[in-house]
Amino acid sequence: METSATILHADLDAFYASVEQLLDPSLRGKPIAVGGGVVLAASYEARAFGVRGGMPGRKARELCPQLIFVGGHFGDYQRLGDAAIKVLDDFTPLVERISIDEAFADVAGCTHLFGPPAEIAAIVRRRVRAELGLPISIGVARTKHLAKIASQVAKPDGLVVVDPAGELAFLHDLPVSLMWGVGPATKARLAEIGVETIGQLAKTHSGALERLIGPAAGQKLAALAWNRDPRRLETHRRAHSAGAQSALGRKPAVADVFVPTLLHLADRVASRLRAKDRPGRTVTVRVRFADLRAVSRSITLDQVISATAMLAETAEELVRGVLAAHPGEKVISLLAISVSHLEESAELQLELPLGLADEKRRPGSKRGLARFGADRAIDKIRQRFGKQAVGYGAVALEAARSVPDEFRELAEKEL
DNA sequence: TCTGGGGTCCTAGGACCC
DNA sequence: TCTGGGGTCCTAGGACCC
Repeated sequence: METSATILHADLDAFYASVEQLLDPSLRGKPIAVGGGVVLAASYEARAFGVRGGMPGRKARELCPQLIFVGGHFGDYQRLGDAAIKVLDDFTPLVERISIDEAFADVAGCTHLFGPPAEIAAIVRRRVRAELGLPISIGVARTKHLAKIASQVAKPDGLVVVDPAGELAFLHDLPVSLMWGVGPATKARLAEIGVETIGQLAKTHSGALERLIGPAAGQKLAALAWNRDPRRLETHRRAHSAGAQSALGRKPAVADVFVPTLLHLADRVASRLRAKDRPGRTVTVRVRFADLRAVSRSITLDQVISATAMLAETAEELVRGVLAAHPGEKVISLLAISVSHLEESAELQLELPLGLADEKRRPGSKRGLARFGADRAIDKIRQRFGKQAVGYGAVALEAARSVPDEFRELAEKEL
């Protein structure tokens, strides 16, 4: 077990909002929200009014009438997020990126070059501010969990170092909601038995805890409350599933609506799977009704798929099954497709067997291979001329109305 | 009068096998 | 006729994270 605090958790503050304030100085010091229908990020000035990410735009405006809605510089989000992570890369190769604006780094192996972890963290913060113009908070501790909590405590624009001798003293006064894995539901359950701080959680009988929130979560939280976090940094994480979804507002639950939408979603998912040679076996769809209740259906196939038409048809059958099981639901508000059980990255030869696999599912038909060829042709055109060069007709128009693809891509994980 | 979009992990029951 | 147990896979749903 390490005895010194060498793990950094670096987290850019109010990232999208900070980028917008960087690009347009007239926005600095003002309450701004990135997004429109939904708040994707709020500046600290806006948060002072109670505006939060994920909040409907209308509610945000009610809370803060002078709120300024901005956004859309997706390329800059990606560029600046990458640049911030690169600063960490200058110190150590042990960097685990969590999202566009957040990463862990273990500096145990480079303190002889750059000084103690706290000093490295201070340099990183100075460089990100000087070179990129962005505020970033950093937590330094002996474990990932504690480093992450420390960075949350450090916000905005701060640095918190947790000395190994003072870990539990630091941890136990904090609210349980700061812990990894405690969301609204768990927080409410813990409150039922009077547990509001991490210290109270640590002293809760393990049996009672496991009965309350389940064995896995109970054991995990108990361990974290005593700062026993066995997780190592994972520098090369790959996704285990790939999906796409689209909110529809309120649309009638008819084929004219769900068929073209599913084709568009299947196209997004399948082209990613093909690009990384990671076809998958399990297809899951989600249908959300007017009252926001969601139902899912999945099927695990004998063969992997990555062909757009095949995925679209499979999803269509699943959605028809959902609607048949809920004949009272006449309105849908969201459709989603996800593919899991992904194959490990395959060799080049996969190209032909993949087409043959399609053919195998539909004996006596040439559609499998023909469609496989069409997918490849579309992939190549997009590679050369951009994603918008070729699409699925009317569906492309419909897609333009929802969240821009550039924003979706910011959230995609490496397949 | 629009509640987004990308993921991970856990649970519980049933099917099936040994 | 009833009595037993363990493991794996699949499916549906829920909670959580960024």
